[in-house]
Amino acid sequence: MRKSESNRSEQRLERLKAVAKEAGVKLTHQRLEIFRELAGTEDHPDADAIFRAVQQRVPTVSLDTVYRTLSKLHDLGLVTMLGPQRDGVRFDANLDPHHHYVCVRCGLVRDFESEELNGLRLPDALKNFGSIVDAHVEVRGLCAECQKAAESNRDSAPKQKREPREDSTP
Amino acid sequence: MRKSESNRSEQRLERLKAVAKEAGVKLTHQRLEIFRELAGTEDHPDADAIFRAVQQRVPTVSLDTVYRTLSKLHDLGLVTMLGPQRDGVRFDANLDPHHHYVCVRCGLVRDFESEELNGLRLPDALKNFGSIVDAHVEVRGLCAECQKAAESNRDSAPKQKREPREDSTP
DNA sequence: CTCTATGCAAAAGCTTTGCACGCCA
DNA sequence: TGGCGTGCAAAGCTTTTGCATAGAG
Repeated sequence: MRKSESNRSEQRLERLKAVAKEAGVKLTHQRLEIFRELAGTEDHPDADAIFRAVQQRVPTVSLDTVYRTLSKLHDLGLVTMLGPQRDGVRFDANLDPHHHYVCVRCGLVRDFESEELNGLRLPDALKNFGSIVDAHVEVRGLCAECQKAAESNRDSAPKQKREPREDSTP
Repeated sequence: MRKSESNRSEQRLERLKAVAKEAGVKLTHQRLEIFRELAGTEDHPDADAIFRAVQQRVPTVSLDTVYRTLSKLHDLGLVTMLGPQRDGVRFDANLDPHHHYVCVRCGLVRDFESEELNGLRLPDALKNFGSIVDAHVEVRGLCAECQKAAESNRDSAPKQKREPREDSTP
C-alpha cells in the first residue's frame, strides 16, 4: 500500500507525455518538472508552493510559467483544481447538513440534501489525519445552462467569469 | 419542501441575533443586510456579489465592510466558506477516484480512498441541475498538528497562512 | 526552421489594513 | 457617551497579460 507510490508518479508522467503528444503540446523541461512536482506530492500545493519547489531544481523558472503550465495541464484534463474557486471565496449561510453541486464551467453552486449522504460512514483511517467536524459530498458537472451553451458555442466560451444572475425573475 | 424557504432565512436571522448578542457583537444595518442577503439566496455568492446585491438596498455600503462582516460571521460560525481556499487555488494530479480530508485551520489537504464512498448513490434530483462528471466526499476537521497547536496556544494562532513543509524527509 | 513556451515586467483582480468619523448598545 | 463598526483610500497578494527571446519538434 506504500510501494506503488512512485509508480503512480511514473504512470502520471506517461500519461502526460501521451496526452501532450496527442494535443501537440510541447513538453519543456519546466513543464515536466512542474508536473512531476504535482504528481509526486501528497499535498495539494498552490501555484506558489509548486513554484518554490520547482525553483530548487530549475532556478530560472518563473512564477508565471507555473501558472500557465498549471492552466494548460488543467485544460488538458491532467490536473484538477480543488473547490469551486471560480473567482473569489464563496460563502454559505446554510449550517444544516447539506451537499453541493458545482458546475465546472460557470462555477454555479447549488445545495442539495440527502439523508443517505448525510449518514455516510467514513473510513476509520481518517482519524489519523485529525478530528472530523463535518463531511459532505461535492458533485461536479456541467449545469443545464452550460450544457446548452456548450452545444451552440462549441468553444467560444470555455471559461467565463460568473453569472451574477442579478435578476432571477422569469 | 418549498414553502419553508423564507422561514429558513428567518431562522437564520434569529440565530444571528442570538449569537451576536451572546458574543457582544453589534448588529448594524449593514451587517443585517449582508447576512440577510447570504441567508436568503440559494447561490453561494462571493464577497463582490454580496456587495453588489446589498448595495442596491444600502447604497453607502462599502466592499471592505462586506469583507469584514463576512469574516466576522465566519468567526462566529454563522457562515462557512466553500472549498479549501486557504490561500490560492490548489491543484491535484490524482485523477483516480478519491476523496479529501481538509483541515479547517491550516488548510492541509490529504487524499483518501474508499471503495464505499466511490460508489455512493446520488439523488436523482441532481439531474435537474445538470450532468454529473464526478462526485467525491470532502471531510473537514482539525488535523493532528493543529489539534496540538490549539491545545498549547489556546488562541494565539487561529489563522495562519499555510505550512509549506519545504522538507518532508524524516 | 517554425511556432510555441518562457521570462521579465507591468497590469489587473481580489482582499486586507490604517485612520478618522459615525452609530449601536 | 464609549467603543465598536464603517467608509475611504491605499497597500498587499495572487493571478493574468504583452512582448521579445529561447527552445522543442
